[in-house]
Amino acid sequence: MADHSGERLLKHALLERLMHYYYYVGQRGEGSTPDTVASAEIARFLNMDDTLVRKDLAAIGVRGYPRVGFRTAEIVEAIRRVLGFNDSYRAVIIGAGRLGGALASYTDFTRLGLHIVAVFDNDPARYGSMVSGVAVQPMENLESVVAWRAVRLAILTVPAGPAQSIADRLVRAGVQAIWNFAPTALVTPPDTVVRHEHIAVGLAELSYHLKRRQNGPPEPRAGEG
Amino acid sequence: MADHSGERLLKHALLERLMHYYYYVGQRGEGSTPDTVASAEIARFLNMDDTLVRKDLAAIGVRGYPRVGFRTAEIVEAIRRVLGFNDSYRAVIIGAGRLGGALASYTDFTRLGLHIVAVFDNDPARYGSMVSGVAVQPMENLESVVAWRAVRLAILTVPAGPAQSIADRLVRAGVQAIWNFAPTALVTPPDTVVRHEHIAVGLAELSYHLKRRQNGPPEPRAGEG
DNA sequence: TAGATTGTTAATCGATTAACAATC
DNA sequence: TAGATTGTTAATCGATTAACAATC
Repeated sequence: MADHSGERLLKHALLERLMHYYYYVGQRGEGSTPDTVASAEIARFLNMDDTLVRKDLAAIGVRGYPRVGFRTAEIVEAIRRVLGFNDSYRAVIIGAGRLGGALASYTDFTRLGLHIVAVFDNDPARYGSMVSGVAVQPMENLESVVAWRAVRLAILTVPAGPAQSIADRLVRAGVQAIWNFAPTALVTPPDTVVRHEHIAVGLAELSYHLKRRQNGPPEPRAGEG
Repeated sequence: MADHSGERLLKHALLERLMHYYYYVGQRGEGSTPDTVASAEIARFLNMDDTLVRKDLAAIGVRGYPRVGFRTAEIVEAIRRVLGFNDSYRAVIIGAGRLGGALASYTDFTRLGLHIVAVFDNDPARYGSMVSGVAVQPMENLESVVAWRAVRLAILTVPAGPAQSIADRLVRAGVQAIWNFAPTALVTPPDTVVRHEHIAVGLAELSYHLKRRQNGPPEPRAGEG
């Protein structure tokens, strides 16, 4: 596969936009819609400028057709290639609580190349119980499973307290990336990719807007009372 | 409370940074650390420029003390005020599945001003079961609860299919903001605040970095094999 | 005081948008 | 062909950073 490895790192914001294109174009293609889409249509839906859509698609090697638009299949395939959805990764979940269970049963993961091969917990009452087709295992098995199954990603859904020490174990065991849902920052070596999913950040924005609405006449025109 | 309502809308990115300051400063204050903090310390932790920290704090009215730094209590209080954490909002959760349950029991919400007053589901088997101290109710009750308890925020943790029609009901019932965890876009009136929590976006970034690591010599220096 | 740290203006950088030529 | 849409360069805009004066 001629993947020119000299490509430079794509920016976070671009990756995020690509994901939005991916979902819009993918969902749109479900009916009997045309198999091409104009950059302006994507832009309208995502509330952005159409030039940026074209630039982004050009950046990942997708060429459009003047007068026609972009072939949806080419967009989808290019994004899958760039984001790595065509490759397959094994992952484990640490923490068989409600959030861990919810993530374990998120069916989209498989389509995105992610395969949950094990779920761990430190509560013996949970050992052996099935979470989305996988039996919950004790934490002692962590290192051996990571090594034997060449697990590259760990999804951390434990409380803040034990999160750091589990992260240390994961790194030592050879995990390359951690998706951290624990409400605490993790210290890891620079070559470990960590993404901290900070749920309260989303709430902050909603709270801010609710407050504005309550306090003043925030919008230019008053609207209904 | 002299809240000058002419303030202009703060940018999304700023709100996000404020939330990070809030967590860093709040957590830092737990021990017997000094009650002041330098912008450079915050910046170092968050891997950003200290000038930006000072700019951001100035933007929300926090003044530092030359040679001393910023008082942590002032930072925390200002962010709480700006983001609306000192006000109290009632919220409901639609969907008593694993994700709904996980969110219902997220204890930080209370400290951020959010109070879950009801959980709804369309599965009769779940009616009456307790989720974090609240009994699950049938969907029919949605409108009356929203109206009677003046609910302003709804947290949507249902499958993509019913999400839009539930959102329509919520808007008609008077909800002002929707926190959407359903994997689908929602169409709502412009004065309804919607935040779409797109879990797969996080995975996209991790997947991208895992792929890079696998394929090429991505980092400038090779490191250990 | 001297010096550490803030506050603010100016410079830089990067990202977005506008303009328009190229294309089928 | 005429015209719709892409592709790309140039202009604009905004956000970040650098520089340095102000302060206690």
